[in-house]
Amino acid sequence: MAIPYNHREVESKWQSVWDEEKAFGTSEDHTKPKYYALVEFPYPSGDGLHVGHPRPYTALDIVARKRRMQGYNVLYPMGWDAFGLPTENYAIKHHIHPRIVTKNNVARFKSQLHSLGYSFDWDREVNTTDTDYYKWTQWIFLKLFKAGLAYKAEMPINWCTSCKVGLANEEVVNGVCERCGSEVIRKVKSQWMLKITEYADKLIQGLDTVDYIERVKISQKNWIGKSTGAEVDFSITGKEDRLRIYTTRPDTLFGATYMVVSPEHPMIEKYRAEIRNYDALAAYREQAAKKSDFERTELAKDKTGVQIDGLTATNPVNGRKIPIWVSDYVLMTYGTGAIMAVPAHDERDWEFAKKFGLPIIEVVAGSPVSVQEQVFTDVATGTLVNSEFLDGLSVADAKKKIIAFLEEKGIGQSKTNYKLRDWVFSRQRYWGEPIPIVICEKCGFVPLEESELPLMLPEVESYEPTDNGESPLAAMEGWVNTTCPHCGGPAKRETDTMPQWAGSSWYFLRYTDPHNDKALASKEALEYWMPVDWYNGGMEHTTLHLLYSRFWHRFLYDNGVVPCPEPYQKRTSHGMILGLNPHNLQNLAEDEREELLKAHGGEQGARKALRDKFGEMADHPVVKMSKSLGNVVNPDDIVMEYGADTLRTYEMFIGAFDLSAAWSEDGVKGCRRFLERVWKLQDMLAEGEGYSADLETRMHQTIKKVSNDYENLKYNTAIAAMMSLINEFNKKNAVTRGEYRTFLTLLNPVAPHITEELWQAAGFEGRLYQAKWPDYDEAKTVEAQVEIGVQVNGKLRATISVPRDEDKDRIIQAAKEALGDKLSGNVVKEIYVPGRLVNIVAK
RNA sequence: GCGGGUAUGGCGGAAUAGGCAGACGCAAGGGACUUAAAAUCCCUCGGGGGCGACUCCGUGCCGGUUCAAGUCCGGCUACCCGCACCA
Repeated sequence: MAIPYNHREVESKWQSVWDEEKAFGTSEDHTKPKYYALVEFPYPSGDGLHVGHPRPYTALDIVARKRRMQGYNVLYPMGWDAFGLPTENYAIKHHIHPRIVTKNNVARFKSQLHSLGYSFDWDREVNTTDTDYYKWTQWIFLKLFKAGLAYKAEMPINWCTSCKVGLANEEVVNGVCERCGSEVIRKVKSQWMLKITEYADKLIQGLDTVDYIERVKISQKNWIGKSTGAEVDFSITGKEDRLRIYTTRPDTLFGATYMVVSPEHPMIEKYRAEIRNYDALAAYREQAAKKSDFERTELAKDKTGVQIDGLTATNPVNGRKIPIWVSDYVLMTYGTGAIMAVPAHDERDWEFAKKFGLPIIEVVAGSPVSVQEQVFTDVATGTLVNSEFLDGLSVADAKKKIIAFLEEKGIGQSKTNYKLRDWVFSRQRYWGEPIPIVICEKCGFVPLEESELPLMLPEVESYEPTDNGESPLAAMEGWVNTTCPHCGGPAKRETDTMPQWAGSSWYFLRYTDPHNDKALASKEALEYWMPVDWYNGGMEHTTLHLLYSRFWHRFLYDNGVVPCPEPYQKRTSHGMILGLNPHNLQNLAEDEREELLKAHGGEQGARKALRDKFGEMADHPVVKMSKSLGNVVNPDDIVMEYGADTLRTYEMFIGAFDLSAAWSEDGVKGCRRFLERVWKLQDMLAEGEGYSADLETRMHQTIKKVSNDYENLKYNTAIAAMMSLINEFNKKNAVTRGEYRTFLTLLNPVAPHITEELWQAAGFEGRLYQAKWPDYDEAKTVEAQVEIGVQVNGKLRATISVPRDEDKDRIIQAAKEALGDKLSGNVVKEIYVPGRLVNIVAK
């Protein structure tokens, strides 16, 4: 009898061996086929690893380990996205330098990851806060600046009142700060911006060349929000000036019955003298400005507005005079900040027109109901009417014709717009990459020389953000005051720092050549390793990190720095790991639940009581893990009690990889039991390097299934197949050495420690991590004898066992015999699906 | 409102390309072993009816296509995630 399975001994033993043997480094032999597997590097927070982290890390560790065994030169790296607010806030609170905080957190994360047995190549570890690293982040910024893609602009930004920092649009969630949940207000500040909008089209087109899961592509496209239409100039009655609008429906131009400009539109100030109700407009504008973005959209249902008294516009195609209104449903930040309103064919315009009694003119016929009753927006079926030379045309044709007309007359042209905004790139914070720009009174913004990089973060007394919105760096006079690299005169340094997204926008490039001090990575390394073959990460990064990094990468490609236009060949996303909600009725302790049920007269009352106490969230049996709910599971505890192999197996077995799944400790136990059964296989080991006759088909099937499932995110069914196989061994109480060898190899990527130990104990040659991945023979995956179902009129009535390649007639004959007197009436049709079933249709 | 996703036993979830629904695991019940418990092993485990071989019903709801539908088509409902007045 073998000794009992002691996971602690086994796991620490093999982790040391792998370290000593440098088991998972990459080969310098660049003639070997490469495979670059990547997971998002974590932010090393003070809380340590969460059970959510191992899900993606294990998934790609499986792929990396399998690919190595298949002979690929695999790069599977890990690093730290270590700049960021929480570290800075922790530093402020505890008066510890953020560098020290980072160092401690990284050490903790690293030991946790190590204890999980990941095959990361630690020689390639990167850290965004290292000067050798952020030197190149700054270098890329300078390139962007020199290309005119980085600029400073006075603009209203999203300002987090608690973090005291400007946020990108992507970082504002439901009107509050994504990170701290505090209120976000608009504040006008001078900010560094990156012109991601210039890359909008390339970012959309690039999606056609890569293998991303569909919902990621769709989210990115929606976020970029490309729309094509036209800009049209309306004249302002009695003025030389034109009012330019943007529309996606130029075909409805004849149906414009009024115009709307945004409350911030400059024409209001420009024509202040002529406007008779300026005070009312100013009051409206003030009211609109006070609304946060959140309120503005919350109140979307109820349209408000004020007509400009004293100005009218003229429709350029029919000369009709129409009123101009001001309303906050028109945004200054999109299009031209002004629209033509066609209430008959636009939902918002229709609502507004109904509320303020404005005329509604139908110009696209085809609605079953009058446009006075209901808006008609269908572009596929309508036909133009009341539109002079457009009458009778389809919407698509009318668009073409009117745009040609506008362009010919010089009153408009086709135009593409995007929802995507430029990226707010500065943060008024200490713990980030300094922006390598000097502000000279004479020369303006001057980039540092490349040789000056890295521009290091200075040591400061206090990291506190300031209420006036300046970075803590601004108080460091000795650092701020410098000379202009261009004219040598007195100048000041930029004191804002870069956002956390900067370092993570190119880290995958650094992994290919992490110690290079001449370039961000050598051409040779980039040529060999890029693009990343498979990148897995959270859905929440789809419109942030993923888009930003594609933008940087594409820019670097356009500038000859990297060899491929897209950084990631394949992108997948994992689901979250959720915890039980302690405030949900079904999760209460039994006595507590009984009591509540009694007190509130049954289930409905009890649920309502919980909802009143804890809010709507009480309705959900499973929720995100959070410290405040006390439902967080620490992976260290699981590793300690059950082992890393069990944790890895469980997280892969928990359910479909891309869906969220609820943590269950009972499920963990089930996986532990599975590994215990694996451990016991060594007691039933039988001679024979091949497969036993009765299991040969099964072995080939399992190799095929596991190999495919590992590559297709179907880890749960791969593990199920191995569980089934072990049940077969148990039934016979025997496993040949050949079967054992294959089994251990298949399981190794999921549970690397236990399998390595058993491999050694069985006396197989070398190390399992270096073994060859087993092959299967397609011909041997099909069974010679198959069970097929026999149906009568589609209902199962019997099963028969037949040789797989038996001919149809004989099978049908056998089926009929098996049915006996269950078959009555006239046989109308006989259907045979090879290897599956026979269906006899009888009347 | 728009976009995307999901819905299968007590639970997590399986089910190539329309072909035997419920693999695998958990929980539960029964049994073996044990002085006992834990662990382990064996059996049962969607629902109804029948002593029984069997039989009827069953994949969120309503309809359809088909010899055959969890899977395809049309129409809904509920929940989850994004976006949200983008003209």
